[in-house]
Amino acid sequence: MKKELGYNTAQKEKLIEFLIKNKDKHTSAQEIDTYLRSVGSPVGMATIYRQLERLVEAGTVRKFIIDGKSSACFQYVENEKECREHFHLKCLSCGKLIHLSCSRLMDISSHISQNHGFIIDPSQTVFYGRCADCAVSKE
Amino acid sequence: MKKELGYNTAQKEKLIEFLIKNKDKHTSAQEIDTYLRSVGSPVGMATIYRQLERLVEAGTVRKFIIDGKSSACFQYVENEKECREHFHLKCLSCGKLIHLSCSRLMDISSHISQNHGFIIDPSQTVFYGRCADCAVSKE
DNA sequence: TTGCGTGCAAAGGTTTTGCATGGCA
DNA sequence: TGCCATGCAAAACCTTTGCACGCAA
Repeated sequence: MKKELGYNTAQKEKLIEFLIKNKDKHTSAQEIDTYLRSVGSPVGMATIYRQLERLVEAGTVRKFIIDGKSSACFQYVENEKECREHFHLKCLSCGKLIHLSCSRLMDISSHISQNHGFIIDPSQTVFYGRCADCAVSKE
Repeated sequence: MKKELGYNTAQKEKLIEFLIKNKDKHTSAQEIDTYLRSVGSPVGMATIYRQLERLVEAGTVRKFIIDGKSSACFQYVENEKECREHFHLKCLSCGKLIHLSCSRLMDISSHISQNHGFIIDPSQTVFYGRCADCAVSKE
């Protein structure tokens, strides 16, 4: 766990515990609710959203909005600092999050910065598409 | 205009007219509604969504889901192929959305595809960062 | 005339907000 | 004790759907 903000409550603890356990995939507020309910520690949706909101703001959790999904997805971020130095690819099929450190991407970054005057923030940018596995099994 | 599907109705005509006029930017269903209403040719939201849906399906219009936006954005596609190579930059400070067609960006796509086995979907991908104006005034 | 397209209203689902209560520090 | 966090319910949003009517072809 990282930055400790606010109070430590049982609800918050359970929520973060779940997010960490599922850090390899994204989950919706609904799924979180279902899980917490299933383990006998139900947390109100309002609280779930409020906690997620602050976690996202703190950089502890990442929020994804994906076409085809009616709801947002959340995913725990292990090492925030490290994640500032590379880009992310997110598979729209399986939800896998790939961390990609590639010099070519950094080149593009500086190219856009120099030729288009736009400074890309890698920590906020996500490339959406299909990973190798899902590209094969097509859709 | 391209593929002609279904009936030609006044509503459909107005809607497409607006989309074409604003092909350089994204618009939400809400904005379309507001515009049509302002010019005295109101079209029900249901119809707007239904028309957009089929236009998207026909490839005439592109749908974008952007993080931070709760609603979808739509944009008329002049040349479908061209738009495959068209990425978006969104300024985190002022919210400006920049449409960038740059050969260097095409390169990234193919590079990532070839070397990392990941197929990027430009219609879902948005680069976040700071535009020239905001980078200067360093928010 | 035949159905497709439209509008209205209602339904659906997700996320946010107001307010009183309860718990952390 | 003083706030902050939670829960519940209601509200706010965005989008979809059902149904009857009107218009395009």
